[in-house]
Amino acid sequence: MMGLRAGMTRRHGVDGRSARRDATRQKLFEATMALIAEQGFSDTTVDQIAERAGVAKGTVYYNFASKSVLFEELLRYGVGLLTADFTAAVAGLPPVDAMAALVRAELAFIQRYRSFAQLLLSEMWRTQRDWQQTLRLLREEAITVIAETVQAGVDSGDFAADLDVRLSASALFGVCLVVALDWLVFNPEQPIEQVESAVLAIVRSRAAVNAQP
Amino acid sequence: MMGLRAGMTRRHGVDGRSARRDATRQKLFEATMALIAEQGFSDTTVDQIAERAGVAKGTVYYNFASKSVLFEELLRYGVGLLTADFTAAVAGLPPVDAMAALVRAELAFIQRYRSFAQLLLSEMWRTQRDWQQTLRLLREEAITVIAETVQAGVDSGDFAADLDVRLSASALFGVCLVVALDWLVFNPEQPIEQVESAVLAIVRSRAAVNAQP
DNA sequence: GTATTTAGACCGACTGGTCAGTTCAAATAC
DNA sequence: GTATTTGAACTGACCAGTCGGTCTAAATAC
Repeated sequence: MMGLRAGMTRRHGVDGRSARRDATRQKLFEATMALIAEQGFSDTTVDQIAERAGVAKGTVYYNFASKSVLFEELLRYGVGLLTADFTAAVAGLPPVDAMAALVRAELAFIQRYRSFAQLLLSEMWRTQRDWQQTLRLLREEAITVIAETVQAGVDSGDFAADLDVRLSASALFGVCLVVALDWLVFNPEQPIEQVESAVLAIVRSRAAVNAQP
Repeated sequence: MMGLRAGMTRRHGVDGRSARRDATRQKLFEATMALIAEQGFSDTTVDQIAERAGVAKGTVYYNFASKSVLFEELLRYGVGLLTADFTAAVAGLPPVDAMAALVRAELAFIQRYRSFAQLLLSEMWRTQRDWQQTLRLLREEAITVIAETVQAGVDSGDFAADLDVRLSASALFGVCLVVALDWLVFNPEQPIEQVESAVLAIVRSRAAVNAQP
């Protein structure tokens, strides 16, 4: 089935996947993301996914072993995008600026991939799912980038030394998710700057207060 | 809790419900809450609900018109408890103390009814569900209590005048949900006081900073 | 007091429909 | 000429909702 060997020609990707196939997978990711955010995993049928992606049902199963494998790969894909954004955002910045950059990056990501953010929040604390383990690992991955920034701030003295780094990092991650979704779902007309500065105000004031012994 | 109504002269309550039936409904609420939090609405079967509640499937349909009606009434029931807690918590307190009381009340509620909190968060931003409208209204109800407290603080000069009351209220509501679930799911051994003070630190510092022009 | 009635409450086997997953021959890109 | 996509048919499991039947206890009759 996965017939191509790596390094055959330039047309094919490292996994032996053609650009054409990658495009199909991309379409399937987008469609799945949107549908699952709207309806949840179980209420989303493979027929719907195929239809929204503009692809035949057989194609879904040509590209993914099963519905839940499709979802698991989607999780990897989405969180991969997010951590890439995070890493790029903080590159070379001092802690305080990096913090603001992280918030900006997360809000921007959520605005761009709102469906994904929505499904992340829905599944985040769910237990007893087959992909639960995957999601937990991926979450760690994203939060680790934030935690490293917080840690750097603590080390440099910009943040309070007694700060619970892990708790702060995951709180920041979660707060952005909640506030951003609230904004997009209930107050879409509100400008992003307002939301951004609101979140930053919380983070900044906290850091400032904590930093002054 | 949804106790029996006072003033039962005959063997039946005012709307024709017996104590026996109320007990059954209560069991069904608890079972549904737990199962939906674990698995989500669609993956929870009526058979499972009946089994966990220790009743027959027919009983579910005797007490509720349908699965989604059961869920909708569960939402009302749960949010009712929450808003009651909120209202009781703030009664007679000045704004700053009321704020702390609200956080305490929300955390305590989530600890007690973790399953409900979990399902609230999962369904909060979901669109295209038949109970979507109900959930949105109930959410407003709970947040309004918070918003009134924030407003009182603004009026009394304890909080900054330019504070976005609605946004702050829903942010506070969401932040408690996220932080509390993170705590219960990922760090259950962490003491509640630590979580409580972390949330309060954010809120308090923010108010303090904003209150000093 | 005991028997009978009554209706609310509950039971659980059954039905009808839905959907994930499979398969494949034919068509179309590359 | 191979990789990929198509579309449709099929199946087997699963599940919401139904319905005739049973149970329970209060109320009334005897």
